Amino acid sequence: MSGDRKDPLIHIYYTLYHLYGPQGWWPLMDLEGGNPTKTGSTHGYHPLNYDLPENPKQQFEIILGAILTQNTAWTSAEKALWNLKELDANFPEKLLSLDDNTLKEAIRPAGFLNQKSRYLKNISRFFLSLKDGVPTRKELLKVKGVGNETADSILLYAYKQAEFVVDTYTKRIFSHLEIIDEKDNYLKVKNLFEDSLPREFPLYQEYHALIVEHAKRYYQKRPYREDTLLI
DNA sequence: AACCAGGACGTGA
DNA sequence: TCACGTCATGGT
Repeated sequence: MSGDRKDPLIHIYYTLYHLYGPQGWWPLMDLEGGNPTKTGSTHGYHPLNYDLPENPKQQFEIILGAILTQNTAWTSAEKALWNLKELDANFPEKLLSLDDNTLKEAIRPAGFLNQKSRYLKNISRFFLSLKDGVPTRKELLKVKGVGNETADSILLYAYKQAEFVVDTYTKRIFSHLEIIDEKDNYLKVKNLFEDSLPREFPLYQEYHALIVEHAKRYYQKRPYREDTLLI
């Protein structure tokens, strides 16, 4: 890898991958034999299988999870997902048929139930309108409840599009490493990664998941350790 | 007992 | 464009 010295983003990727291995995102409820070493959920991961999701139902589950986990621990979002599954509302027609109160109670563990219940119905209608097509980023952003990160998460993990996902962990780690500035906006950071990395969706999937794993281990509480990774 | 979680939206500079 | 308040619950 001649680019390692030159490009810290690629080098950090290999460092994280060597540390934690393939992550198997996005977790899916119905998969057997998850990886219990994960800091978050204890199941649903599928390391080295980049064929998932394989059907619209799994795609839709990822989309629901992307909304539910907004500013919320994945373990909480997952409880909401299981509740929806118990209601057989893990597909868009049924979810849209739920009355608002039922939906809100189901997703209560994930918090922000008033707005997220609306967001889930919005994205459900959008999903149904798609038929078999892949949505554009711009289309996704028009759905109320889908911002930059959620749009990229949906494209990257539900539709296998090479869109780099930037979250608070990404900003926290890479500003701490002084590779970006804390004040850099979403698109600036996203473009930095995309300009530095090959546009390959498995790489983007792993990189974002590795960032989350690393941040959960070392970037939760301040002060962050100075010797936690590096470079 | 503050603080944080795999953010987004509305508002007013 | 950008900073700020708001939204809710659960874990540490």
